[in-house]
Amino acid sequence: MTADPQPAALEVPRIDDLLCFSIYSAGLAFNQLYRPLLEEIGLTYPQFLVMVALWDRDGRTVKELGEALYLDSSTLTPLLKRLEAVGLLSRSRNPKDERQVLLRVTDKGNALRPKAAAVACAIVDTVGISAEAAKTLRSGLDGIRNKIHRQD
Amino acid sequence: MTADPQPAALEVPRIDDLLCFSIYSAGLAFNQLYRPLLEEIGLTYPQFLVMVALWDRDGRTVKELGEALYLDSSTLTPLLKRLEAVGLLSRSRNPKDERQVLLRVTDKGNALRPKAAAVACAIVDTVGISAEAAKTLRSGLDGIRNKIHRQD
DNA sequence: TGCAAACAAATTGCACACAATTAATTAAGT
DNA sequence: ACTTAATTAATTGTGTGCAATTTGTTTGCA
Repeated sequence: MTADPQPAALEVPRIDDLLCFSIYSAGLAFNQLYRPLLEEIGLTYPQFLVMVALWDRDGRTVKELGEALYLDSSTLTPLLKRLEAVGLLSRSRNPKDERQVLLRVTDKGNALRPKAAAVACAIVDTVGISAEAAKTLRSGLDGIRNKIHRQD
Repeated sequence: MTADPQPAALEVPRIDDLLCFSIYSAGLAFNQLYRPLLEEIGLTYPQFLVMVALWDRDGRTVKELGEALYLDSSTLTPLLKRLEAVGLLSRSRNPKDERQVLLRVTDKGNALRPKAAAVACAIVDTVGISAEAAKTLRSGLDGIRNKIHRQD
């Protein structure tokens, strides 16, 4: 119960003991799992996340979308231009405030929605985790993410 | 207790209900948290992970490193060349099997180790999660990652 | 009103990730 | 031995992420 007279030299943990690596490699794995399924409906994984966010709430600005996804315009602008180029959404300046760009899902974009739902469903099946376990994981991860972001 | 006569139309979940998004955004957050700290010792976040893996076991091949990090040579080769260019590691063909490239941490690379340990320590402090909670999260995430990879 | 500060997107430059392919080496089968 | 298959890195091309900067618009305040 006494303090170390000679504190152990500061050591780097092993890679498998780093929580950040578990998150990093699980993220890569999800990307790899989604990729072939999303390819069939013409989306990348980040594009899928953008569409999911817009299906939930249409007509957002780039800034609002970025706040939902934790991405900024330098990432979103080119991605959104690609989605516009394939006709899944429209980008137009807000007449009320020309600084903003409003994002609207097109009919073609909405037509993709059930197919995206099927992909999400297939992912859940493959990962094979219970709803409770997923919720527990999510709340732990969201807590970490929020703590990091609150500290700038 | 009867099956839905008209099953609900397949719907896309909200973005915040997707486990994959919690993992995705937590991964981005860690990257953003590490970036300024690692910048001071001249590393990116993936480069840090590579060095951590090599500090644990030196003299690995590119393939072995890739198996540890779940990355392939098309990602690792340019990254390793950058680390070699700044003198943190050496890349040399294995004389016993010229197909392989052996990775060895240089003295300069080993000199970085305590500084990297300090960064890892600072991250743990900022995230402020207990060792138990971190272990629980890790095992859940590693389980998902391993399940995905076992299914190709 | 006029003008600096604030704000929203877009642009630029760099570093991952990854599929697909290529190049070089080794292993294996006849 | 010789040819083919398998293995390991490297290369190519596309799409993110992000810091730093730029462009265009709006707000605030003297």
